[in-house]
Amino acid sequence: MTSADTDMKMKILLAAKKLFAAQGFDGTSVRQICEEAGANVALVSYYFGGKENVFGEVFRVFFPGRKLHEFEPWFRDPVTGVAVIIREVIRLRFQDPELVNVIQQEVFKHSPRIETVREHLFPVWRKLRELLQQGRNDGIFRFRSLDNTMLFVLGSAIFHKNLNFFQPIMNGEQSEFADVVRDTLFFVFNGLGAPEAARRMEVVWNEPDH
Amino acid sequence: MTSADTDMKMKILLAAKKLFAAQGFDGTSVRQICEEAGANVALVSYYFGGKENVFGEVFRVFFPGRKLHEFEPWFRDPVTGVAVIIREVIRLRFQDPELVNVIQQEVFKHSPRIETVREHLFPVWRKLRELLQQGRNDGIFRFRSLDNTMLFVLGSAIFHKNLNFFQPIMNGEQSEFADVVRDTLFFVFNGLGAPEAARRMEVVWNEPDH
DNA sequence: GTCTATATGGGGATAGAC
DNA sequence: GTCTATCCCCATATAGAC
Repeated sequence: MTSADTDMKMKILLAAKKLFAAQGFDGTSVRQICEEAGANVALVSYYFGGKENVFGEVFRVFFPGRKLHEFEPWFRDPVTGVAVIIREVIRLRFQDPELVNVIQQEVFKHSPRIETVREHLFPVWRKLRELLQQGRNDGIFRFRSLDNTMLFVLGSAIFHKNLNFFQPIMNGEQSEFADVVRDTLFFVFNGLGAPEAARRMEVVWNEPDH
Repeated sequence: MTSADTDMKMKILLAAKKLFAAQGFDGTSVRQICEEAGANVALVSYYFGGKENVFGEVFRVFFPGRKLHEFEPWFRDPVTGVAVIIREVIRLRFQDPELVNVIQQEVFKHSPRIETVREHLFPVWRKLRELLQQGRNDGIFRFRSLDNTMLFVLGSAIFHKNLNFFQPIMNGEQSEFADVVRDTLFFVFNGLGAPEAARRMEVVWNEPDH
């Protein structure tokens, strides 16, 4: 793998991610991607073997998935575990809002790409589900439906205000990463009927990183 | 407007809504829509003057927008107001999950359709924003960022488990409309730091309709 | 590894017959 | 109001020159 090879491949992937985020997979043409990347049209086939494979490769390269097991120690406690997952989701939102946009669009469609997205997201959602259930068993969280509650937590964590759509209705108040994490944890833990956990978070997350 | 006219127009709109929901606007061809509707390809141009206009018409016909002012009396109280908006969003999710899917997909894109979607949704979001702010001023809700909090509420209300995507990770436990409303109000009002309101909801929404 | 040229198909839209 | 036939464009993908 030469440097030029990697460079051009990467440029195409970055261009694809950007355009998929803005226009969707079907709304983006290979020609557009290559123009954005400064590459020749034929290179998509040469490097990836087609547009569909570019999509998969975008996830393989940019989705920070392997990290999940690294957080295993934090998952012993439901409150800490849920907090870590939420924080990491928000981190991704800040680090790569485009990728989050791509995910969001595919989640609502019945497309062949859905499996690629599932492979990357399900380990995280499954863990979140586990933690919620465990927290309920432990008497820390209070809710009726596990399914619904998972969606609430998910929905609270994943909507981001970088969204072009909401611009005209927003204040424009700029939120730092740490602020958003704190706001989200406050909302979610209170939502889960665990106000003590919500209060605890205000202190815990004043550390620099995890 | 003859009966045949209306019939075929409606069939096309229903087919378009269904397919836009499943495959997105760009992923759906006029030919597909017409096949699904049992109509001839030329009829899309004849009735609507093009695919883009079909999209706009889907919203004009199916989005239950005019009702907003009917709820004005309930908007005097922030808690009741927020509850009503959430309930109506969930009602739409149950009555027309396809339309909600179409909305979701467009929200994340930069498309010319975005304006159509905004026109229909913004009055509701603006009202929600107002109510949250008022509730905070009244000392009922507790949160730092209005922008973020609006997204939390929105995110909690709008994700639905009919989503094909989440099927494999869900229990399959069937939730009734009233159950989902109750669960959501519980989560959201607790999230807003108003546990008394959350408790109040458990009683209030045992009425049949509003 | 990169380019041009081209093959092949499907897209949206419409003219004009019925 | 509905259909067939067709136009023209743009999509993806690749063969083959460099």
